[in-house]
This record gives sequence, structure tokens and C-alpha cells, in this order.
Amino acid sequence: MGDMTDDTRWLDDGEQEVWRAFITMSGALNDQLDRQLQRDSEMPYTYYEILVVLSHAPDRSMRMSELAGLRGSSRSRLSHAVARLEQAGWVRRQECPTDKRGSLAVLTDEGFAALAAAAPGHVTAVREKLFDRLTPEQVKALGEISKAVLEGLDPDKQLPGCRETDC
Amino acid sequence: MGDMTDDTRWLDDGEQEVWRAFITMSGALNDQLDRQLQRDSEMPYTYYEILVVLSHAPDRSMRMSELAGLRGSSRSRLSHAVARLEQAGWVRRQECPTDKRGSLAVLTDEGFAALAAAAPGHVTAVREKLFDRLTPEQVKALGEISKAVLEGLDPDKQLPGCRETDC
DNA sequence: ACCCCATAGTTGAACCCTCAACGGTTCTCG
DNA sequence: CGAGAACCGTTGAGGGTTCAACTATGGGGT
Repeated sequence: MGDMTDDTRWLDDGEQEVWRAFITMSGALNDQLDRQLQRDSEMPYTYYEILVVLSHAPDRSMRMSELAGLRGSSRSRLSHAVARLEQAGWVRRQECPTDKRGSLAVLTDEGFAALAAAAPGHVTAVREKLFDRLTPEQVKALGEISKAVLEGLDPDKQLPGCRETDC
Repeated sequence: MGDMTDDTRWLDDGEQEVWRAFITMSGALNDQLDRQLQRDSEMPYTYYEILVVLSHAPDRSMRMSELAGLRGSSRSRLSHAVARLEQAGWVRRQECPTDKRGSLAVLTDEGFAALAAAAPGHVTAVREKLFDRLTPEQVKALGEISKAVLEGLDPDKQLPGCRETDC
């Protein structure tokens, strides 16, 4: 900052082109998936992801903290989100039996139904907008690229395990 | 919806893995770049992009609409953003001489200075978090993948031309 | 036991974005 | 020329996220 020499390694033309293409693509993709869910199922993408994770958890319930960590979300954000989902009737809170500080978020039957209704449209959108546009080699490359970048990101936003069917 | 048959083409295991890796990576990357800018330069990433575009425009000024279209942003969003940037002293509004409906957003000297101060840290972060983690082949592949996906997205979120130096 | 600190979760304010509605201007076309 | 349509930009409300407190409980270490 107080140094006049510019030792910044600027992006060359090719890198800039890739960077702009990538950032525009990921932003627009996110945007359109979010709008699709909001329009067809009245929920933002981040809430959909919460419901997905809960639907796969034992008893369809999970500690708030674990749920937050699993999606790289802050505790505060999750707390607000669950408050909203609770008000929609899709999730309810339950106190944790083993830790009086804790809360469990539990997916209700209505929540499960809402998720089941939302999933096909969402998956179809993901397929149409992403997978259908790429060759199998590109899909493979995208996976490897994503994992490589993910390993270099600061906190533990690592990939949480998710062996499930309708992410 | 009223159809009981499930003709949804669900994602197979490999696709799910790629999808989760990609969506996690792009979200976390965006998040960390945004935090870096907010922390070091007191501006969100989207505002940084506005300043970048303005800095390359003739007279460092541009019509609101053009500015919005260039970054796939809504008019409303841009209007709010420019209001904020104006209040920070980085942009000022000026009425358009040829169209009484129009406004020009003009980058001030303070705005240019703020951008110049923010750019090195931002570019360094992009390089460290993205390009340094990938091989040249992967960078090339990422560019092609991004463009292929972009071509399949609904509205005209196409890549606006940007032959510039510090995006 | 006790104190100290770490942890779980919540809250409220500030900020950014979206959506729908609006006033003002330009365009088009009969 | 004179509607009516299309366009430019703004506004305000509502919702989501962040950040910095704050409460309350749990877990050591002495």
C-alpha cells in the first residue's frame, strides 16, 4: 500500500477473457436457477438447499450448527433462514436433548412435500442450462477444476459429503 | 405437475458430484472475493465492477441503461447502486444532453483513485484463488466451458465486449 | 467448587437486491 | 399534429445476508 512499485501480477488478455467469461457465466447461472425456483416454488435457492440437506438427514433433523457448516453458511444466516422456513411451515425447531444450548431444525411433512414439488423443475433447469451444453469431457474437466479451486479457498468450505439423489 | 409419470432426467452420481463441486466452488469464490473487496476497499464486488466499466468509458461516463445492460443488472439495481456510489463521492450523475429522460453516471477523480487502490488487491486475489490453482489447459477449458454455458442462458446476458486492463 | 473461556444460537441494524408501480420523455403511426 | 405505446430512470416496500452484540450453556484447569 505505501509501496510505489507495482509488483501485482496483472491478468493478461487471455486470462481476462477467461475470467470475465467465468464470472459472468456463474453469476448468470446462479441468477437464473434462483429465479426459476423463486417463480415456480416460492423459495430462494439457498432455502432449497437447506431443505435438501434436511431431507437426507436421519429423522430429517439436524443441529443448526451442523446445517450451517455443511453449506458454508453463517450461524446468523441460518438462524434467519430457519425462522423464515418455520413461518412457511416447512421446518420446525426442536430443542436438542443432549445440549441445552442447541436447537434441531426438523423438516416437516409440508416441507418435504414442497421440496418434492420443487425438485423436478430445479433439476431440469440445471440439466438444460449446464449439462446439456457441455460434452462429457467438459463435464469431467469442470469437476476437476472445481475441486482444484476449492482446495485453495481459505476456510473450510470444503465439499461436505452428500451421497444423495436430488441435490 | 398434474402428471404422475416422472420424466425428469435426474442427475446421476457423477453429475451430482460435478454439480456440487461447481456450485460450491463458484459460491465460495464469489464470497471470498466479495469479502476481500469489502474489507480492503469498503466496496462490494458489484460496485467495483461498475467503477471498472466506467473507468474505461469515454469521458469516464456512461448512460445508466448501457451500464446496466453491460453487467446484466436491472435498471433498478443500478439506480440504487449509483445512488450509493454518488453518496460515497465516487460517481456523480449528470443529465444526458441528447435525451431528457436519460442520466449519465460519471466516475469522479475520487472514484478513479478508489478503484486504482482496490484493483491490485482484487487482481491478486483472483490470481491466487483461481489461476494459480489451475494448469494452462484447465484455464483454457474453463474459458470454453463458460462460453458454452453462457450461450445457453435465456436473456442476453451475453459477454459484453471489454478489451481492458484491470477487470 | 470456581472462574474463565469457548461454543450454540438469536437478535437488530445496515446494506444490497428484487419487484411492481410511477412520472416524465421520446417514438410511432394514423 | 396528436394519441397511445415504448422507453428511461427512480422510488419504496419486502426479503436475504452480514456484522456485531448478546444470552445462555458447556467444558476445562486449578
